[in-house]
Amino acid sequence: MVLLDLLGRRGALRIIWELRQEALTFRALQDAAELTPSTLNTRLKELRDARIVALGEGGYALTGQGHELRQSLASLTQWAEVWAGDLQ
Amino acid sequence: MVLLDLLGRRGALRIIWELRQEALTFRALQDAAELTPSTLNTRLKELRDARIVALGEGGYALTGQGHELRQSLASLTQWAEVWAGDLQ
DNA sequence: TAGCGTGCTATGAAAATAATAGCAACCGGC
DNA sequence: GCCGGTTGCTATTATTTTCATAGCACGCTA
Repeated sequence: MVLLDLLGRRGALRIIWELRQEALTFRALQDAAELTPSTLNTRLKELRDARIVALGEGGYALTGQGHELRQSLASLTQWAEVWAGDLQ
Repeated sequence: MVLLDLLGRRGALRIIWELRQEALTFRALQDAAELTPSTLNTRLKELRDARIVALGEGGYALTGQGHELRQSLASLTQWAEVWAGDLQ
């Protein structure tokens, strides 16, 4: 599972999550995902190589594939809400 | 997204993935997830606190919630196969 | 009692990440 | 022209995480 290794790096899932609605600039994404610029940059390189994220006009955004991935995560985040509640 | 932070640590997603079918002993899980014992142990502590994984008779296994989470990941891994093919 | 498998800890080295400052390029206004 | 602001991003040092490896304590079973 190559994807699980890619997403199992600090911030990767979070970045995709933060880009779910709109494109964000490097700095905005850094604030949103709570990452240091160097970490964010290496993570972005990996996600760009994987064709999940791309740098466009308004900043960084999910690609077509990225949005598909994000939708695959929808049921997970939905589950997460129930889970977080149950955990107290 | 607390869950995304939890799953965004090295090996967390992989552990859940490896436990999808059957319970695994500490050592078997270590081999499967390609983790060092200390890392595996800290990750297991986190996942046990989160009630996603539990230590039972046959070794470590997903809890009820853990299986729900794993099912939420199903569409993701399904997507991952297409994605891995497209990436060449 | 001697071996084997279990979960797990300890130690030192290597790698990843954090925290922070700052560079170079671009832009709009003046 | 040039000043201030924003952009993506790099550099540097300290801290944290992870790796690699050895080994301990316990419960079996023969």
